[in-house]
Amino acid sequence: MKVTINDVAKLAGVSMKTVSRVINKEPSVRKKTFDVVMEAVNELNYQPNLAARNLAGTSSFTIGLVYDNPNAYYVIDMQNGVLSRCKDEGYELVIHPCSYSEANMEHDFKTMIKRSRLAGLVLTPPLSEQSSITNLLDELNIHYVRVLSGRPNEEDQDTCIYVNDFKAAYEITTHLLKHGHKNIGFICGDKEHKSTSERLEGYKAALADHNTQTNDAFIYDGKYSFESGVEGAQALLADDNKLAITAILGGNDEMAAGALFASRLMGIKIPEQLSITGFENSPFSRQTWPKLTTAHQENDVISQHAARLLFTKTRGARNQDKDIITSFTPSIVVRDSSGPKL
Amino acid sequence: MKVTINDVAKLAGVSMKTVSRVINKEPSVRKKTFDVVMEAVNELNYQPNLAARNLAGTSSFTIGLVYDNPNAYYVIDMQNGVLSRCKDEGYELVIHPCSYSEANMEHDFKTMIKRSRLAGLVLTPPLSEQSSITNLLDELNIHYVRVLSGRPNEEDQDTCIYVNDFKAAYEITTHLLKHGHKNIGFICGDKEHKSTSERLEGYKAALADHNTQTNDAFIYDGKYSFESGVEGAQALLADDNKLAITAILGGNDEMAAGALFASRLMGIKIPEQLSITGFENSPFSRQTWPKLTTAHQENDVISQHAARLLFTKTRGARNQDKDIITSFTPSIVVRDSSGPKL
DNA sequence: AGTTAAAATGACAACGCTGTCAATGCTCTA
DNA sequence: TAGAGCATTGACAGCGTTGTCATTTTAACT
Repeated sequence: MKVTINDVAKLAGVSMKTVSRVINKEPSVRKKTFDVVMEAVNELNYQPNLAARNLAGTSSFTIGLVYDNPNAYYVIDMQNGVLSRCKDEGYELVIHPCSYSEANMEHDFKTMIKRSRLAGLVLTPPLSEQSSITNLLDELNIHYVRVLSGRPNEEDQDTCIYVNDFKAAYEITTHLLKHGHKNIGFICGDKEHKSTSERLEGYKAALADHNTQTNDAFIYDGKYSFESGVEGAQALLADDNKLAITAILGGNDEMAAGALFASRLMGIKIPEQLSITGFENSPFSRQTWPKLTTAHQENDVISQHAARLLFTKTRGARNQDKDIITSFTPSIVVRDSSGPKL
Repeated sequence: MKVTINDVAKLAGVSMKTVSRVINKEPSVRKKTFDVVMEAVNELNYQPNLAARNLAGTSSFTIGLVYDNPNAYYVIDMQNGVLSRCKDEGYELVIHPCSYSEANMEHDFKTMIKRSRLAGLVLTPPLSEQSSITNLLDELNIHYVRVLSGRPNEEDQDTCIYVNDFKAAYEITTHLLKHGHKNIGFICGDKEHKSTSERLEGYKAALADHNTQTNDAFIYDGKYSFESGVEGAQALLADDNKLAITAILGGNDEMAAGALFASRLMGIKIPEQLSITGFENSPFSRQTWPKLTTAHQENDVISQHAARLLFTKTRGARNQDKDIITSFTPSIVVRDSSGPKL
């Protein structure tokens, strides 16, 4: 029933160690030997035992995914991407949700790492932005790859995957400007998130490049939540507000949906009286009425590349993977919540 | 740096094996010895190595979570529940998303099981309803716990966690009936899902108990998707339809949101002209306008109990867990999308 | 106190693989 | 064709636990 490396070795007529070399794709194995072994592997349908590999080897076949993000769609996408690579490469994935506020996070972290010696970690925002965490990992000498909001070509080229929120926000703002909107509101996400400042700067840069004044009264500090989107729109559109805003950029889809909700309460017609845009293209940007114009982030692809980048590090120089993309720019998806200024 | 069972043994002045007994909570260890060992464990902050335990032991410390469900909120909740128990009990979780249509699912499954000898599996709907899967697992002699839509006290009392959708649908329908609605539409989910028939039967039972006629024309076959909710509402409310429907039960929140969307397109006011209810209480039932009346399923708690049930099986008789709840009934949450018939 | 059974503990192999290092096979040169 | 030198392969120990079984300690009796 249970097939071990020994069974394969016997069938192939080689030593255990040679089989090990084959399944680990080590160089110095003669082509012919390789084929013989692979044939035996297939015939017996052999699957190397992960626990044994983790125990015996110097580097393990387990990586971790760490997140602190209330957005289920985001987490699932990231997870699926990493998972699919793990499956392909024979790795195991340990999921570690945590909240940064947890006082015992560091301890938690160490425990996880001790329990299953990890080959590395994929860090997603906002945790990936926390230097206390990366310091801790550096100290523990653990490989990691960070998915970050930001523009490429900064420091750690080979430890980071960048999502160019700046550019995406620039483009979505430009989209609005081209439709004749001048007074464009912006509902920010959490101040602590890098994506918030990147998106805000992209918005400001677009305004500047189109000779449009930035007005601080157009900017509302939200929290990436539906409720803060509601409040943001109410604040920006308040009666006694002479701002004459004709478009609102939501920092993410959830806040844009909140803004939509608030507009409805105020009897404002979308997109005739007000254009609203989101960010992220999560499923519910298609489930609002009207459907949201937004910026599409391909999170599953992003996280796949993050996993690949991590694997190249843990495997050292043997089997390099050269086609890794380390910079992504969300692309604009125009739907029904935005339109020309009337 | 790395603390092993030997270090603990040395510090505590006992043998390796005794430490093993203590961390596995085996009986026959003297109280005094137990304390001494635990002290050493704490002092050294010892964490047993999972790979070694999995390799050496007859039963492993890894369980799997299998799902085939496009609903991110559901999956995350289930996952978090299982994860939190795993953390408490020192288990590791392997996530296995799959789609039932995948031809090679069986092979996939076997591969996963070979790679990391699993102590057991938590199956979530709709996979948990597939007898081909449970048969496969029985064959492979793998423990599993199923989360199922259904009424308690059926067969496998100790392998299943039931979610009483029947009762919840009965109650939500009753809620509508008490508000004077007679012509109540129902948008079903996927026919293949057990939850669909359970909810439908609950709806029918409530109607019957309130002397209200069931009309097949009130029932629309949807797909648990937003789009099918849109189509369902359009069909049920079509102009040439003399049904005079004043309320619609969505089979889940997503379809209810779709129905809401369709109503808006048709210029129907909610809840004045039409009451709409959902099912599941996912976050976006709070993010529609108006907010959805729905049935709240505590998925994280449900999955925690599923994990606990699984652990009692894998651990055999030693450390039984007696407070496991195996039957849950979603509770009605009344919000703004439902109201009295005018 | 002496015997016996039961409870508590320990010694050691084994789990399935990888790392190390030694042994063998092969190619190329002179 | 011998020898050097590199490419390929193999023998064996060891990773950190748990299972088995032997041994010691304790408790419970005469």
